[in-house]
Amino acid sequence: MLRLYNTLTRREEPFAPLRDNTVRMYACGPTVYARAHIGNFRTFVCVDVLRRTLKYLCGHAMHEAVNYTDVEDKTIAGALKAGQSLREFTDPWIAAFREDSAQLGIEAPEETPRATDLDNLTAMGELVLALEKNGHTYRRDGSVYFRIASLPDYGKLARLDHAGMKDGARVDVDEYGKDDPRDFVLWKASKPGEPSWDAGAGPGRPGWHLECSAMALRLFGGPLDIHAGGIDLIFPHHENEIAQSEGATKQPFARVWVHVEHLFVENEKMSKSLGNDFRVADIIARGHRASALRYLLLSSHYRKQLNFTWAGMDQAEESLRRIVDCLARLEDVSGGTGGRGINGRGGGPSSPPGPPEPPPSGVGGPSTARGATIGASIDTAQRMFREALECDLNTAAALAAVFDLVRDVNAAIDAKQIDRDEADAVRAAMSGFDQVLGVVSLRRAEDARPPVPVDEIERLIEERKTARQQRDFAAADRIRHELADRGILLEDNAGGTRWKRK
RNA sequence: GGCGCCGUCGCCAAGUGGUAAGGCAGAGGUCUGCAAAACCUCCAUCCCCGGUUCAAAUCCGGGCGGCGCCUCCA
Repeated sequence: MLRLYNTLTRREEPFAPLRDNTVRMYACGPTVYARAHIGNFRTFVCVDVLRRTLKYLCGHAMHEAVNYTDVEDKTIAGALKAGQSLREFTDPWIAAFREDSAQLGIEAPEETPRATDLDNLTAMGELVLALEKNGHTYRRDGSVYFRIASLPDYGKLARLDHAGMKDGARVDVDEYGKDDPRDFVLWKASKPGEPSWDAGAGPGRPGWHLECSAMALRLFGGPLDIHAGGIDLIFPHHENEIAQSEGATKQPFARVWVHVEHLFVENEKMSKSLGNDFRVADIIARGHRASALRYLLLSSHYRKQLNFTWAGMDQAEESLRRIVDCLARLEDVSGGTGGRGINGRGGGPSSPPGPPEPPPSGVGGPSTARGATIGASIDTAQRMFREALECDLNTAAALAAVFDLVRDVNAAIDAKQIDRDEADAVRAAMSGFDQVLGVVSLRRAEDARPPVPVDEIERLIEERKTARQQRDFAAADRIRHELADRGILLEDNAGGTRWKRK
């Protein structure tokens, strides 16, 4: 059973959805005023792994929402500056986010609500009115505020001791004035030139916590199973979401809170002023692949700070290559794709969605070089893989299980101690692993678009084959070097020559 | 000032009481037209000091070092 660390209780807890095997999960999405950076994507990749674990490893149905925050100070300022409407300004950033998400192999959530959608604004208005009715609000100069003192539970997520706050730790003093500095605005009176809606609470616009509560409650109704986001959102964003939601509905908002630690870049916090707030496009421009970035993001635990470095990208690239190369060797054993590209056809996930099936029984067969059978190696790897992920998504340990299998399989292939059925069984297991990790399939999608057309690669391989048969090694090497310069590597094996992207 | 986290091989990174996973890099060997890929072998006693225990990287205390939140931020 999956165990997740719950920020609310500060403990690891067994997880099961509350109702009908469907996980209701909400993750705070991007504010769409600029292109999301790799730190943002660390969170979204980790949330994606959580989603895939719940779906493929645990066999739950998913109902997940990741929102787009398209109305708050930065989007409004950006739109004003660009002389565009809010929608005109935010549309391209949403498109960019979707593009980068796809590049990183993030599965599309079932719901991607947008704060300014009419349904959502309506829900926000209703939420404010409900809070008003329950005595949690007060109005001042056209704005509606949440009164923290009205909710004894306030602060249970962040556990901040306000009595001991440092003088220097500023408490926001809003220009409208509040009864308590910690009170926050629910519905903000718009200034001239700012977008304004009247959703029931008077003309204005939502405060920056309201949307998430409103959208989550609208989409999921009752208590969410999981609410996720970056660690910086614990306070005040998530704390205030709880206040709004529970103040209005008088029932628990979310059962489990999952927070992803921050990404650092070369030992420094990311910031625009340092110029280290890299985007996915920057990684690609440096000659790296999105699949390697995803791998890097999975190589450490989501609750630990991860230090992004270019050396780390290189290492991730090589590590991932080891897995992919092993799969290519297996395809040779399986037959049908031998001599083709590593990205060959015929790969495809062979496990159906749902919890991975137990390893094929009776796959016993001959021993590997290490004395274990392939069937036993698969069995062990699947067990270790599952145990690792069930332990609060220990992706680093899960990867180790994959590499253990890779080593056993490579040894068996060298010793010619693996038959077609066993190779197929390994490939099925690997494809089950990748349903959760999502990194091999991503690499293959990249390889399907090599820098040199596949037809040309295959023609050159044929040419080189002829040259080699005539022992014209100079010509053969020339072809390989030329392809290498264009980003394609050739490898000669017993079964022929195969190519892969650099 | 309050709350909290972290310090494991050159690099990345698991392991939270039972005697140090995995990856990258490196050294030697096998295979090989070459080049790769692959395999085999080698490569750490866990920041320091004290304590608890039959047993500690893992628990407790004290240092040293790094970081986060308390303010917009994934």
